[in-house]
Amino acid sequence: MNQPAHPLARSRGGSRSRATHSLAAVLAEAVALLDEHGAQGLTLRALAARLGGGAASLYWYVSGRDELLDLAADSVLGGVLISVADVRTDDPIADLRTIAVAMFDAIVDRPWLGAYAMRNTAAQPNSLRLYERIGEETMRLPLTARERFHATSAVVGFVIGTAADMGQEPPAEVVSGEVSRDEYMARATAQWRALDATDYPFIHHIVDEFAGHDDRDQFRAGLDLLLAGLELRAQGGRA
Amino acid sequence: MNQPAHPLARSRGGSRSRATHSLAAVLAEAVALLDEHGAQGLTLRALAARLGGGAASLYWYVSGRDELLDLAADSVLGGVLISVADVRTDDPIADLRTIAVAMFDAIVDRPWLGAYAMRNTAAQPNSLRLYERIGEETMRLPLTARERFHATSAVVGFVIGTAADMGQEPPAEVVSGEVSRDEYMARATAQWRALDATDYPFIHHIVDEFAGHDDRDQFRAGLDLLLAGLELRAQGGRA
DNA sequence: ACCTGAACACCGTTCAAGT
DNA sequence: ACCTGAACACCGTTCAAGT
Repeated sequence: MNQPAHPLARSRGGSRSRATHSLAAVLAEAVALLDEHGAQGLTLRALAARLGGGAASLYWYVSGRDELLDLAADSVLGGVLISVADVRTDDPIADLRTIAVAMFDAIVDRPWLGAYAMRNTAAQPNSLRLYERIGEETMRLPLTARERFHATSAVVGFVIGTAADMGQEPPAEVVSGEVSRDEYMARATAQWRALDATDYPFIHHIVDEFAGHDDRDQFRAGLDLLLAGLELRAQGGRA
Repeated sequence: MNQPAHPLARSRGGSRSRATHSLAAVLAEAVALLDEHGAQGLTLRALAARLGGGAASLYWYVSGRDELLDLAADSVLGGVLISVADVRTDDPIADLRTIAVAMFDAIVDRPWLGAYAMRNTAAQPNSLRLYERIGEETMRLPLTARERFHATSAVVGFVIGTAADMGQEPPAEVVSGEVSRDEYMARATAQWRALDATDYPFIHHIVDEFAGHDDRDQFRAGLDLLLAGLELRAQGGRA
């Protein structure tokens, strides 16, 4: 997020000098690697190779692979935080929706993120700030502290959970490129259609919706239910 | 779930004979190992040792570690399915709540489950049946097929996401037992209290709620918001 | 202060061979 | 049909040593 951060700074001598990194460079390269090859593609050796150094040097910046994933996830959420900095209408529910959608968009294309986003606020400063940011929106609603705590956690849980579920690290064949995403979906749909209609009435009832569905629409529909419930609660309604 | 399944069937000769398993025994032992030592504690060698055989023999039952996790997760969800078999009042919303709570309870004490539950219905028959089961409840509500599809996915996403988030594979110190769960929570709370109140008004607003909160209550509160939104929709309301 | 190379103690997976 | 032992190609992490 700052610092010049040019990895592989070779001195001009021609003789190969020591590589030099920075935390920001390490995280940027880690995110790139994660986006390209998924969580299991991020090995310390592969990352070090991209940075032009040895794997052991990474331990200067992070305590291990786990912290690396935590910080990589947090750096992405830092981007979300910036992107929603100016969101502030006079409708807190609408703002909650905007922020949640921004989070969803960041996570859904990064299957690896689901497992590491917002999981360790002590080590993830941007996650903490994002949680605070969402919570502040609830402070504009006439709720008790407890209700605000619950509402904020519910929104965060729904976003992370749904995005992680949808962006699921797909089966190995898809990752390796043997089978395209579309093909994979078509195959799943065919399998659903082949199920016995007496045993699986619901699956048959919605299989066409499933076949033509868009993850983003589906997420928004669920989010709208949650926010409708929250709004009702803020108006003093009970279910 | 069936089959005699006694691993380590030594012949009485005294000479060590070949081990013999069954898929059910493999999965039961895998779940036990996962519950005791988390996802990273499940190694094929450790599992084989518990079963009294070699790691290579596991490949007769599963295609690899990934499928093993998928099937272990699915076997737990099979238990949930059985436990909710008789749930059927005349209020579908109440039944949805009951089923969701049962799922939550099964997942929250098994941090490893979050990442594998319901992720691959093609390979997870019980997950598919549970999805069907939840969907059938929505068929008792006056909604369109699309709304039912969205509602079902929202409930599942919320349950899995929230449970995974809460039951998070905790930091290494906690797994290893160096730090107790209570101590860990107390530390996190203290960190929150130490934050600048001007920068983090929401955190300060809810820190007491956080300190005394119960995960199950928090889940139910969020679920109630979601279901309240769904009920409103079923009554023809819009947010 | 920051980086390296080599070593250590593991992994999942494969395979020819056994029973 | 089902299990084994040994090997292969990796891992994350540590550490003494370098600059």
